[in-house]
Amino acid sequence: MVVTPELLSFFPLLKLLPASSLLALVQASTVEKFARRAVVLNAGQHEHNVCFLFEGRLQGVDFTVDGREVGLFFVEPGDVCGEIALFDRGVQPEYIIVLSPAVVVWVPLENLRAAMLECPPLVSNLGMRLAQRIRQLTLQRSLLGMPNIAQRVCCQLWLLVEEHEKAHMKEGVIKNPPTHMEIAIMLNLSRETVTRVFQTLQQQDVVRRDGASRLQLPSLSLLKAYADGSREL
Amino acid sequence: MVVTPELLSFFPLLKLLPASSLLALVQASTVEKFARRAVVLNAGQHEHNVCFLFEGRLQGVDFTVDGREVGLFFVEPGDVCGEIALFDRGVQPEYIIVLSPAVVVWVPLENLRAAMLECPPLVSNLGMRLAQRIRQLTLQRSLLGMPNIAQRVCCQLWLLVEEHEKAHMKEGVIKNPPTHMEIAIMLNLSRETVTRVFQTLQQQDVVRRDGASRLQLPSLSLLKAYADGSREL
DNA sequence: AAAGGCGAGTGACTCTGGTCACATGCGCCG
DNA sequence: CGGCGCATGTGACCAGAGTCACTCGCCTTT
Repeated sequence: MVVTPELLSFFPLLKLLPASSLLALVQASTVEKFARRAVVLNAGQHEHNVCFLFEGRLQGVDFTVDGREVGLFFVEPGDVCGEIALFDRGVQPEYIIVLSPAVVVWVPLENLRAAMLECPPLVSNLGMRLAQRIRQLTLQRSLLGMPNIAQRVCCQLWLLVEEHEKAHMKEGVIKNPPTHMEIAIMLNLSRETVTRVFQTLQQQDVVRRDGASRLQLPSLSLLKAYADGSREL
Repeated sequence: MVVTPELLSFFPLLKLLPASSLLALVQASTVEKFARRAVVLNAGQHEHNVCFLFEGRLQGVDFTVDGREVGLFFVEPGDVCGEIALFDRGVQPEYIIVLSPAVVVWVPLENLRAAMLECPPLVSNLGMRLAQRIRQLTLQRSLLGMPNIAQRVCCQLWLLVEEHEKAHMKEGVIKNPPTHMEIAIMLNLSRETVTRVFQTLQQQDVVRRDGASRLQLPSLSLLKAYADGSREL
């Protein structure tokens, strides 16, 4: 696949750029495909490209000194990662790995940085992204403080529900739900513990499996009650 | 106390501003004193001021849904907090509370935002701050993944050592060390557990108390070994 | 069809870290 | 100087989560 202006315009962030800057980036950008489990960005490295996800699904993870995996966030098509270095040219804070086979567009860091400095809306948008990321990290951190395990899992599930579904509080659905293992590493739990919580939730009909790629949530209000602790498993 | 240009120039961030902008901010800014345990910024609120710490010590904390406290980071004199809203006018992500009696300079959010938009170096510096914050949050998160408790405490201590002291790896010192309770909430532990780890560390002469405001670390290399898991307690 | 990998489900055992309930020590302030 | 508040120190107890060692079912690959 070859990089075209249309391809770059797929990304909301790059749409903010004037046509001339966009064209300049097209020249320098490349496309790459990744298989499941591949490493897209390396923690601790000075990456020379910003990663735009076109297709597939990525995850930000970290590893503790003793080799244990720590889940941080998911990346969906249209999202960016590795953009932090645009601000401080620092090292990549976490690993980005592939959950489902991915197509990535690489835009060289320095080119994008140059374009950004001449495009205030882009700076502003990226600033908002970082701000959002900090909020998300803070929230995730507060999840880990919860002593009740089941509550932790329910909160995480609640976070995965689309905003507009939360509004009317009836049933919801999580597309491409994370595996038990993936939830476990995000919540500092063992995979078995997550499985056991899911078993209980299924008995209460709070969650229902619907093939591998969908998780039904028949009663959002019940899920919410477990999540905020007003009800216990 | 009254706000003067000299006072604002105490803060590295504001020193980047041209004199004219600084003068405009002086008019709008105020000073406030806070007692220990006071709440300076409220999570979830749209704060109308950015907080510059002149004196004392603050901490960013969050609370889980069940009321448990979660420690996030410390704020030292010269630092800023509540600056995230400059980028997206969003709500404050965490509470900022007072650890030791503090003097705070309030700069109205919108005034600073206006000044920032006309001063690229300030945008750049703030962007670097956010980036740094994300790195710090990610690192802190990875600490929580460690199954070995003592290691977690040692890593946290290691993070509190000054960079230049880490370099020669001899003895180090932590000024104004956090209390056991404060360490506990940062690491998702109980206060008693932290005390017990400290007891063991003191027996090994890895840490030594030196009054309330100093913590001696006679052997940084040993601390490092415990922190990276190459040695176990 | 066989084989292999992977996600999920389950039981038994272990043991760590939270909780509770104290004691101690220190500094501050009226 | 006495008393209070706060940080620290310590032991006993035990619930709850991790670990291990499986099985089962569903895919993709050979």
